[in-house]
Amino acid sequence: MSVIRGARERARTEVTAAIKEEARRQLAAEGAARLSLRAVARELGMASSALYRYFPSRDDLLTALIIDAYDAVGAAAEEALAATEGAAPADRWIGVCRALRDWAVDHPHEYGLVYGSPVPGYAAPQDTVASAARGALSLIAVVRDARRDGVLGPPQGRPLAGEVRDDLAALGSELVPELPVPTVAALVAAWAQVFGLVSFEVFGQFNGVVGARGPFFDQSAAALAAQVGLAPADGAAVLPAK
Amino acid sequence: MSVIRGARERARTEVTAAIKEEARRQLAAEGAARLSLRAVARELGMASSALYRYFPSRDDLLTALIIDAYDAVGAAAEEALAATEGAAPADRWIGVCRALRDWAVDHPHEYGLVYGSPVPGYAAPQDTVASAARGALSLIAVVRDARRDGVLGPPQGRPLAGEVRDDLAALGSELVPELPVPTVAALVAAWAQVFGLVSFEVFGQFNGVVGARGPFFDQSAAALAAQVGLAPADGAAVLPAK
DNA sequence: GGAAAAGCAAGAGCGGTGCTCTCGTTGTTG
DNA sequence: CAACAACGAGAGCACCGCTCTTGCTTTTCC
Repeated sequence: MSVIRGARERARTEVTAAIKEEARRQLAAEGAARLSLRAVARELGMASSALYRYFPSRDDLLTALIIDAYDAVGAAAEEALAATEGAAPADRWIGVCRALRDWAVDHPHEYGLVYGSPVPGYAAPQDTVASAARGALSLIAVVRDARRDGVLGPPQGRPLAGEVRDDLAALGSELVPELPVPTVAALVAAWAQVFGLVSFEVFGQFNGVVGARGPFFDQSAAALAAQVGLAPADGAAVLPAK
Repeated sequence: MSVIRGARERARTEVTAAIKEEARRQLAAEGAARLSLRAVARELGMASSALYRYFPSRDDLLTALIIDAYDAVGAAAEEALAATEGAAPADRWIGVCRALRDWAVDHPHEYGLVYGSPVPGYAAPQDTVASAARGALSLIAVVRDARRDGVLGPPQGRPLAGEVRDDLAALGSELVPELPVPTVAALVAAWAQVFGLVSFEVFGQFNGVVGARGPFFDQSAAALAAQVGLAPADGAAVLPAK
């Protein structure tokens, strides 16, 4: 499977990687809108037409970058998840949120590619979904571990309306059957809300509004943790910075 | 000021409006990335070069559309604000959130233009800010009215960290001095979180995850209302749909 | 009123883009 | 070794944003 058979196959994977690397460089520098196939080919010293042997269209290149970005942000979240193993659930939640946010701040254009407005004609539905789920799964894991350890409280908020309850019961039963339905609802909402906070920061909506972005994000993430039923550690007065 | 003086001036405003109208049509149909000056000019039966008399560049046209979109979403929010005058604060909050969300669902590409990844080279900083604030101001107004009527409770969440407190105290004192600082903090966070929910729905992140989007949004908006200190109406068991 | 000035539309053109097609070349395989 | 498939490069198409020049019309000023 992973054995590289001939020189041709080896070259192909190398060139493909080089193209993605250069494209990611341009994406980070100029944004998705300014990413140009010809410029990538030029930088790599090859004819632009040759590039189509590797990616059939610009959108396919972008899709590859989208998948990579999803994987990168997912990996950052998973790393934070592993690093906080054994810590208080609320702190783990904040840690994973922090990892998502820090990655987004460090890679604004790649973040915009995946969590901003979808650039191509609503392309790439299926290929990306597995990678896209990784970030969310880390948040879920925090809650699931808390439940396993018996430290998961009830989520805040009013009782669920019937339609919402049925809908999320179906989702929960196939994804996290051990979690109560209201927790699933709060979790999905918190998931979206975390990225609302991140997007506003990365996309500049907080310009001139919020100055201390990092502490503010931690504060909000802590509130979201409480909302899904992760009680804050009673000892600590305030969550430790950084 | 608003008197149209000559035929020339009148023609100019009409042509400008026609350009924006056609551009908005293409934006809604194809998205910002596919919006083409030449196509707009073609559709209007004029030379593409003539269009530059009205908008010095494509980015300027986009900026104009951005301002219009901000105004449209702001108007929708203000309308909901006015329509719920006198209702319970939590219901007003939900109503305004609903208006924002409904507008976004109805105008996904325009929504993406303003709340998605910033398309041009981070352009349009100052011109847009007044229009951009309108949506947020409606949310603020709900809370301010609740405070005025003495029905504003304390926000949920832990005490604010010092840095966040100082930061938002400065913001609050110049914007809504009558609100307590923790309320301002919760409000700003809720503001971003509302758009997180909307963005996930509009940008397709909820595909295959949440089915009953409308009720789910209402449920989440209600939780956010509680978070900023707007107690739900005790009488109603569940918020009335639509 | 008539001349000067300013605004406007249209065309040609420049450099850039995504993408296709063709044509030699080269590595792979029966 | 020969047939074949993959590959790189070049030319070219249609489109793009944008500029410049050329005439024409409206406004402005003496």
